[in-house]
Amino acid sequence: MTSRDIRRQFLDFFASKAHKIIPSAPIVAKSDPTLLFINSGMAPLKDFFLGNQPPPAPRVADTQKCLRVSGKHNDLEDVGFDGYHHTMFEMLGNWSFGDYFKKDAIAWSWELLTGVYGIPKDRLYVSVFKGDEKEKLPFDQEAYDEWKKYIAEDRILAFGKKENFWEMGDQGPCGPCSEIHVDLRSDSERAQKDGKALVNADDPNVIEVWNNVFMEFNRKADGSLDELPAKSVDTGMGFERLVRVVQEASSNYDTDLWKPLFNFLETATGHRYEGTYPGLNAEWLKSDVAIRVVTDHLRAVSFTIADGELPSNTGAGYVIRRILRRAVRYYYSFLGQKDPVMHRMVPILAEEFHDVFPELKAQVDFVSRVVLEEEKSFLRTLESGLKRIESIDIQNNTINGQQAFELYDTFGFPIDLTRLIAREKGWEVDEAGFDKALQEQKERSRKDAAKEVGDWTVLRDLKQFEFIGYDQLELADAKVAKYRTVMLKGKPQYQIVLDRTPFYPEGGGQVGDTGYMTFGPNEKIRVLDTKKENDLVIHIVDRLPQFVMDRTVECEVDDWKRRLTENNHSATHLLHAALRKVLGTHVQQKGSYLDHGMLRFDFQHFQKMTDEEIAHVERIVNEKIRENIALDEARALPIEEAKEAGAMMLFGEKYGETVRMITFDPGFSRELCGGCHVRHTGQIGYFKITAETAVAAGVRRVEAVTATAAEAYVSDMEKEVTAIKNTLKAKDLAKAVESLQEENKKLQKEIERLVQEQANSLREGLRAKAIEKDGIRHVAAVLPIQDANAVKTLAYELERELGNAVIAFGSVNADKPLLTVRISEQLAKEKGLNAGAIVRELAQKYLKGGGGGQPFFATAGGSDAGGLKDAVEAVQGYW
RNA sequence: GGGGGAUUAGCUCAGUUGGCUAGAGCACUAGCUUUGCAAGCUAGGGGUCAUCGGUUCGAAUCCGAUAUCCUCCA
Repeated sequence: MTSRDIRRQFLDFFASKAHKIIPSAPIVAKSDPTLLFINSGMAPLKDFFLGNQPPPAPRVADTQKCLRVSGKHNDLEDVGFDGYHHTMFEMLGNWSFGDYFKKDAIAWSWELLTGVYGIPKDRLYVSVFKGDEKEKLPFDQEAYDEWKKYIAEDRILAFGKKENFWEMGDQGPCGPCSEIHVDLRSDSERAQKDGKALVNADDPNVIEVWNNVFMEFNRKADGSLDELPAKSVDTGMGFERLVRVVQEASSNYDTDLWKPLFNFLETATGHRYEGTYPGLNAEWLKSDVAIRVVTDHLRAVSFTIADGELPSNTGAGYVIRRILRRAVRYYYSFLGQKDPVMHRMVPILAEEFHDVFPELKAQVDFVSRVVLEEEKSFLRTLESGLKRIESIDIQNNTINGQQAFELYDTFGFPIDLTRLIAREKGWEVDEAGFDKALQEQKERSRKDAAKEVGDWTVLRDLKQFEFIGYDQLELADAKVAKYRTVMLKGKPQYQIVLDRTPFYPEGGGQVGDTGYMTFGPNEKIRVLDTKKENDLVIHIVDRLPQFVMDRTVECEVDDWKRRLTENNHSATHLLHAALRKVLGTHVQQKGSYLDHGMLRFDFQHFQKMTDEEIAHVERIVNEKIRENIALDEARALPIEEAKEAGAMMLFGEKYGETVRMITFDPGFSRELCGGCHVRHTGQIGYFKITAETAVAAGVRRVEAVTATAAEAYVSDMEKEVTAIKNTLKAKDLAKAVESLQEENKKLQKEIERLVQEQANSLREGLRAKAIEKDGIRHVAAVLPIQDANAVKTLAYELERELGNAVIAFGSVNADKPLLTVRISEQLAKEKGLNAGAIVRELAQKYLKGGGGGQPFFATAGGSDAGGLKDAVEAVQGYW
């Protein structure tokens, strides 16, 4: 059975049990501040379990892309060393939201595993919750009784809270769970030792395949448990692991999921994959580890980029970069691969998943390109690190911790490579020192990001929250649902949630609204920002009201700000459409930001836009503004209808069952969008692009302004040009400036030449003035030259002509004296003369200053030009 | 968000405690040599040492701010 069949059958099976099959959510967790990436099947469905939003159907099933590389589940450093850790994996899940419970969940999981997938029953064990006295939770008799119907009682094992009680977080829905384990050992091994003893005992061949969570309690802030009115089921089955079991492979990597990628790497690098593991095989191959690392990481990176997250140096983007670099490190060190190779595997992966996750195939060129650029840039980093290691100052044959950390922290050179190179050179690395420095840095960063989230104080336990800001900017009778205090860097931040609100929460690139909330007769509180957390609208205020929290609240959005923001948002849609017209339909939004002052739009495009293209885009947008197109807003359109209407859908965006569709001219711009827009495009007034730059491989950024900001931009520019025009009195500015520059350069050269000439004319006379004392030719003079460089040149030239000479010049520049002494190098050495010392002494004595230089040339300055003559003449007293 | 680092010729980079007339390689221009190619030789052009301010007799070099990029951590 192929992996494709296995996935298909899971979904078909639950479809036949009246489940709605939903697509995988994007792997990047955009609306959940507690997560960077989706790390489990239930993560994107959190809102349905919490009751913040109604589920699309009471029964749902899906396969969800997951990434475990940060936070609680961090598998990154384990990948490669065993056969079952992955960064990116698929989680198969079936869900009941207050619908079926233990009986059906258990029956179906048994039917699917044994009936559909044909896993031998004598290899299966199940576990149930044995209860917990401290929590006053009983043994899960119900699950036990259900299992009894299918499996021998001695194969039903009971485990405690750690294994068999699942909680989402400190608070919220939770409940006992029941796991299904499979024993994959050989018959002889199984005969030798009972599999029962190996369940939950970290045996690589006796593993959990499926976890069924029965959510029946709600954990409250004080730690107590309430029974939920509607009981739910949350299940998760790791797909790669399931494929291994069904295909009877020795590890997750020995399945058809990895075969094509392995084949490619074997041909490309010449290393054959042997399937060995450190710890398991006495003779294991580093190349095997590397091949697993590279292929695993390729999957993680490719799917995440396809979902819209680009490698960068902060947040989720940085995690992607780190994964990719770990892969490069492994192929560079253990596969002998010095050139980019991963980008060539993206098309293979895209083909394998074209029907499951079509977003990769649809953007295969783009993803490959981004991966290639990242590989190239890291290989460059490696090279410069190698160079740097060569110039390192080695003491006691040891690279000290500080040096190793500097390489890593400042230049991005990985510690394991430092270790490798050190070993080749017979050096040690002070690992303890390195770890200490790393810990210190972590501590610094953590301290900075310290955040204490207080408990919500709930005034009204509401399940429905309403945003009314599309239609009105004021609201007379909102009510506080809950509030809390969050400590950020030692400073309190106050957050309020209302039952209804006109404040738009930051999202879709649009910033959150600001404004006022008025409590009671005269308690007016500033709303600093509005954000969204899972579907809650959170108002960030500068203080909490004192006494009147439970009265009605009057809300007032800063309307001037909002109006300008709406201009920019609608203009962004027009810009997007215009870009697609001018550059082509490959233009895909990759991010946007807009506030009341400006808008920024990132999109997929491979070349710099030409001036003509920019002008063309501006022209189209301004035309559409003048057409004064009325906003066409469909607020709750079924997603299928929006698709049919040709609305632009973005990869990496999570859409609900119904969507809001914004249209400005059906033939021009039609996007799914939750943001705020103008009623008529004419309100935008005027649109002007202010910048076009690159942000990443294949991604360009356009910045623009509208309305009054655009007017101000243009008029500022005009003022500047007028001012320059008036000064230059020229029509063709560019030409005028160019000729000015040229003339300036010419004049400078001319001055240089004249000064040189002046010096030359002095030279003859000076040479004649040279006196000889003790075989040393000596010239001392105060020159009428201002330019220090010319004096220097003259001193050098005179020395060259005379030979065996000491030249001492005084000169004045801007009222400051300059003493220059040049001594023939041979002479300085033989006679022990030191121009630097001479000059310092004389400057102190005669010039009220100081100076220095080399033995053969030195300069000094001071504040008393009157002493120059004496100083110059005193030079001959030194020999 | 918090650290570290970088910014010098068209490109890649040197520039050691502040003072060597700011350099090298590649590229460019001219001439010579070699009549295959590659190249070689000689001469030359090209620098607001990122920007602004400060310390100093003197700053590419030290200090501060800004900008851009790299990098680590959260």
